[in-house]
Amino acid sequence: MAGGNRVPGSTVTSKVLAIMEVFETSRRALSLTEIAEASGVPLSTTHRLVGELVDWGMLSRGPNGGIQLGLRLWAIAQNAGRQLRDTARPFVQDLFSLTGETSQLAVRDGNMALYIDRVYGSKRVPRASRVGGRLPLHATAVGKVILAYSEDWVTDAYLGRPLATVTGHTHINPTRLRAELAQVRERGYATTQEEVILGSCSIAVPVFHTGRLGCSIGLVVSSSNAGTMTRHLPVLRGVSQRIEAATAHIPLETLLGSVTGGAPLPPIDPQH
Amino acid sequence: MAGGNRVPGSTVTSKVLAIMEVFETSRRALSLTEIAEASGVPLSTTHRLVGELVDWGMLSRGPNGGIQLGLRLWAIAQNAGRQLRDTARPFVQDLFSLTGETSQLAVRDGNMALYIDRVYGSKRVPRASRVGGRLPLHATAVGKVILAYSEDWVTDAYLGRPLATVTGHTHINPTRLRAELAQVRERGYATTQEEVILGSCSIAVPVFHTGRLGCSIGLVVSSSNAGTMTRHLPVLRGVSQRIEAATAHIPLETLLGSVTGGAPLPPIDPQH
DNA sequence: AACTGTCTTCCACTGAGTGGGAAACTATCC
DNA sequence: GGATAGTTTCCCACTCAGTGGAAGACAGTT
Repeated sequence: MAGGNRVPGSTVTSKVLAIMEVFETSRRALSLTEIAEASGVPLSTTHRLVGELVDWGMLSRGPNGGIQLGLRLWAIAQNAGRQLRDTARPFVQDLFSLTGETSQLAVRDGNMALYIDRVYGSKRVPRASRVGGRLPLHATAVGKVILAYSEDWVTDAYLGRPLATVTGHTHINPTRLRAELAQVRERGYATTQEEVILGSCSIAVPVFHTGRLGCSIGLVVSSSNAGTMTRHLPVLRGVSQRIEAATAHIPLETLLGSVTGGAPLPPIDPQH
Repeated sequence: MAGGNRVPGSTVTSKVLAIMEVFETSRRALSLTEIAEASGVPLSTTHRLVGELVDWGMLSRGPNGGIQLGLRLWAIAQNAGRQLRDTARPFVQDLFSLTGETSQLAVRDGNMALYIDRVYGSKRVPRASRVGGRLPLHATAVGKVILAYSEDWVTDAYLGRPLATVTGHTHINPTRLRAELAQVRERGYATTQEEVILGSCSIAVPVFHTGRLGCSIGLVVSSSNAGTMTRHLPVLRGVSQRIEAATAHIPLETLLGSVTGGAPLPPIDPQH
């Protein structure tokens, strides 16, 4: 009975990682039961594994017994993709200093835009993205840039699937999007108007690397300033070129620790 | 013979984590053999576990087969200690904007200062610390602030052990350090002069939380400007108060995902 | 072709991992 | 207080996932 109906292929490692992955989406501290449920790992096993993770500082218990990600894990993970972040950081910082607007840098991770860095001040702008967070490619300016300059098969595959509606303003018609992407390539920049969150618009330009798209940098501005957004284009382009120059000598994969560079599909789903 | 002399207490989890932990210190991509050696996990086991970690995106293989931390791990780990980082970030940014100097925020992690955030421009200042990195408490300004305002038993325990020399300028005499800490408490700020790396000095002030020390913010300036460092004190204190106000309503443990708050000792050593 | 270092595959053995069940804690409500 | 519900923790016999030495494949280099 004990250990009876174990799903084959369910390794200890997969359970540990499934537990860690639960925290990818959840913001607050979780209870043991919640983790067990969300990860699909039986409660008693969760209990033991979580205990071990806590011992290592990968997870930590809050004052009320709630379980969170530990700082040890954070510290270790800071080394992932460090090259690109460290190299680009001063330039993203410059972008912010020069424009005063929330500045961000994103790469493609599967069929999402993954936000690698972000510089912002105390000014209150509705924020949808966050460092380490992902948003659909077609709903964001950085994402549209990434789509526009990706290899055809990536774009085709992406537009082939149903596109999520984030706000009422999100463009989800594949044909119109395709035209929009052509325009992006022509103009050299992409914009969105409240397609991710109401009250915010964004503009982005590509950053190339060895002839191909490397990443994308952009600004988020309050909708009230959307009209004059394009005045930041020279700065955006200037900063983009600086980043291109600074990263040129580093192989792309080394820069990032290779993102899910291949097919625009989500990585293997461990459960079921 | 197979699986014969297995060290009791060596769980799969511990092996997985040991492998991940190898990347805490190493900057470049590692080979399988290197990982096996550094983690103490047998090569063939390392091979399998690394394979699984790569499948999950926690590790990733570079162009030359080198193994690095994966962005998936990074993205997940961004949720650790997010509360404090997100809350304090705009203020650290302000600190940088107002002073133009590298601004940083650190907390105590065991007997090290753990750098939580850092804002800097393109100006070249010799950099020792990095986000996610640790430095000895007694060698840095933020660290001295942390030591000065910690509970007595923490400070006593810390000064009881031999203190590492980082540069020739590092103060390592316990008695003199104790006097220095008293002065820090009196003045309300700490400074270092090339104690971590030649060419850089730093100044830091405490950020309190519910009457106790929460974290510390500071500036790194080029040694040539060390003399006028104290002119930044009003800004430092102002920003500190802002952070105090912004974080006051959040319990400390929730803020960070509780650092190794207890004894100033390194967490349990898994090997041996 | 012989050498060196690294990666990958194989496979028989076995104890680490397993997870249902039950007990031990908390709350919270009547 | 004691009944109820949601947690977390502990227990333990069973067994298959994990193990790791050894050998094979795959580079580079001399």
